[in-house]
Amino acid sequence: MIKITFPDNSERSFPKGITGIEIAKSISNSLAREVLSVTINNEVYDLTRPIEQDATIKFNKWEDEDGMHAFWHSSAHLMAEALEALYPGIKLGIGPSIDNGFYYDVDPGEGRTISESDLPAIEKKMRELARQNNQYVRKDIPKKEAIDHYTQKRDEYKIELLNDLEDGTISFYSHGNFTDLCRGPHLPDTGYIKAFKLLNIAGAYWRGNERNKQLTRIYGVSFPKQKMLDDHLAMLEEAKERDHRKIGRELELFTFSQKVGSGLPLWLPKGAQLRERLENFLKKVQRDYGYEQVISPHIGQKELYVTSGHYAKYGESSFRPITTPAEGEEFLLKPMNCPHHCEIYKFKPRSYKDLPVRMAEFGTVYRYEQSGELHGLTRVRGFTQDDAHIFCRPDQLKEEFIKVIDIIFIIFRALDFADFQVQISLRDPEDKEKYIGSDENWEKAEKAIIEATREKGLDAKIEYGEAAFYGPKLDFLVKDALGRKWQLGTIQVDYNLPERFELEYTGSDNKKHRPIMIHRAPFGSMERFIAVLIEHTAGKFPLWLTPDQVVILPISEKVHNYAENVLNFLKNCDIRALIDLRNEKIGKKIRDNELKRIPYLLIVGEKEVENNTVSVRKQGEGDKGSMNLQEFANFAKQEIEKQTEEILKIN
RNA sequence: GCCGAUGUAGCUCAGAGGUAGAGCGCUUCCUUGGUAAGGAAGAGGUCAUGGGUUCAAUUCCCAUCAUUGGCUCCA
Repeated sequence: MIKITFPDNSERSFPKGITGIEIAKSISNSLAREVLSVTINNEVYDLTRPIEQDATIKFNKWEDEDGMHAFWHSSAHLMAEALEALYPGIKLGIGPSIDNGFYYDVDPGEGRTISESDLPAIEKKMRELARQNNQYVRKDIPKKEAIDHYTQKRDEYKIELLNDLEDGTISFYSHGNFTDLCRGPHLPDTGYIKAFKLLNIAGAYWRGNERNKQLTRIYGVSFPKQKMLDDHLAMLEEAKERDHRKIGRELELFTFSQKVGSGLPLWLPKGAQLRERLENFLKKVQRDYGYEQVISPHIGQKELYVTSGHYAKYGESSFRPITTPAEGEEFLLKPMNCPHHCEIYKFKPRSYKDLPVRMAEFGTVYRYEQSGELHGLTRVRGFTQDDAHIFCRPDQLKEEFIKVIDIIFIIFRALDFADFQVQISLRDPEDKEKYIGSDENWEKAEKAIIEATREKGLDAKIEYGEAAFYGPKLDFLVKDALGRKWQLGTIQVDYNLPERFELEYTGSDNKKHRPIMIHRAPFGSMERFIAVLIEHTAGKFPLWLTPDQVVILPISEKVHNYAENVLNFLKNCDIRALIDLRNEKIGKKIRDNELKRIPYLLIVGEKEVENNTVSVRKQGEGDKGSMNLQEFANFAKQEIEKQTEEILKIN
């Protein structure tokens, strides 16, 4: 007998070799129906894998990540079985579960391709195989035997994977006619997989290395119930509706032109207005925090970037240098602002009393992003960073760092980004060659970030290998409508550029010291930030920010004069208002302006003229009744105040 | 950069080896209407670009460019 300890710390004895599903059944049938995997002594087990010794147990249902992942992983195997059936001789790479579903990388073989149009046939086969309720069976075999198996199948991918594994036994999972090298865990049988959809297909390098062969990756998602799949697909549809590229066009915020060049956004008047408003908001915050605006040119001598180290690191993959006609002097389009700011710092000798110096610039930079990487406003070749560099003394570093975190939180609060993650990006300890600077300085910089983060009580995840080449970062990631995470704000601690640019200040000891630099950008890039903001709000921007706050809808031509008066009145109150004088019925005007996502619609007809009022309609909420003009203006002003001034006051 | 898909009117999309269509939008006219689409007429396209096959190509083939789903990259 073995002793099983449950999550509530109660204990029960079971025969040795009992399985998770049997234990679940002994508790209740409904638990047994819902459980997908079990965690035995912190290791996730198949429900059907025998438990051989005393253990703690946790039942993983759909709601538990470990349950969901077993489900998706088994789905990937099911898909692979279907692929083997439909494409004999197909070779399998890897097929894991991911954040929202699963994929399998496969090599269909010479001259054979799988395309989007083949997916329904694969789904059909999967459906057929799932109905057979085949059991997933785990088998441990010696590594050598496993290699023989795949040598026979001529599957070089699996052999490569096997060779990288520890010697000893290897686990295999089989169901039906399908066997795969796999760590597991899996569902008891394919019958669990009731609803699934193959979503898209893409090329993916074997083991993520671009020097390797490109395999075909098929993405899918699956659920225990059809309803859940339907909801998921509806969510994806909704995400499509929120796509910033679509909304950007609809609301006339930005566009691209083939003639101007790909990845070079053109801001339309309404988009420019919105962006300017965001910039002004941040400028105001930064003024309060002791920043000074500076302005630097769009190009700089190549030498500048050789000094900073950017040329060595990125020169090859950048826009080529621009040269002067006579002397052939080389200039680069600036890919970043810090070297310019370092030179501004050097304008005059600095005393320890001058520090910290906080230099801010909305600096437009140009980077040659790979063509396949360009995407709407989120990945472009010309963009504007809300950049600033803080030059400070070592004793000021932590405090300055924390103040930057505060600014980022003000921004997130003002724009209602509640769902974000904090990531500490450190260098890859295995690959120090990628970075510049001494170990000592890196350690100091990394320590500063970790301490500041801890002091702010942030629950930060540490990622190795994600640092910039000159220093570690604290990144802020928010989730967009598609559930994709975007890096927005970033704070970086840098001991290296001050050294390379030989920045100094005179200390109280009358000796020269080196300042530390903090690079920071709360929005990150204006382009990317606005893209994420569009998807986050579905284009329904907060009142203070939205390009058009109010639209006046006259019911007939008879009240056009009054409508013009209302417009002038609102303009005098600094409210951004429009008037819809089209020869259309009121229902049509309401519909069109709702679709333009204008926050307030003011309907005026003869009744309003008589009482000097407006009939207020709030976007998405409908009729709010009538107000007199002054009343409405105050009401709108109050809402704006709440969204801006009060947020600034909290800190 | 790599693999796949796509490119037809301002937008969303249909179409076929024989010179192109719908809805929305736009213009004009009728209508002066009270809380999410009133009616009619009209304008608008070198079917991404360049080659090739063909009596004939927007349609088939190739290349380029752009967009797009991923992969790799991201100061």
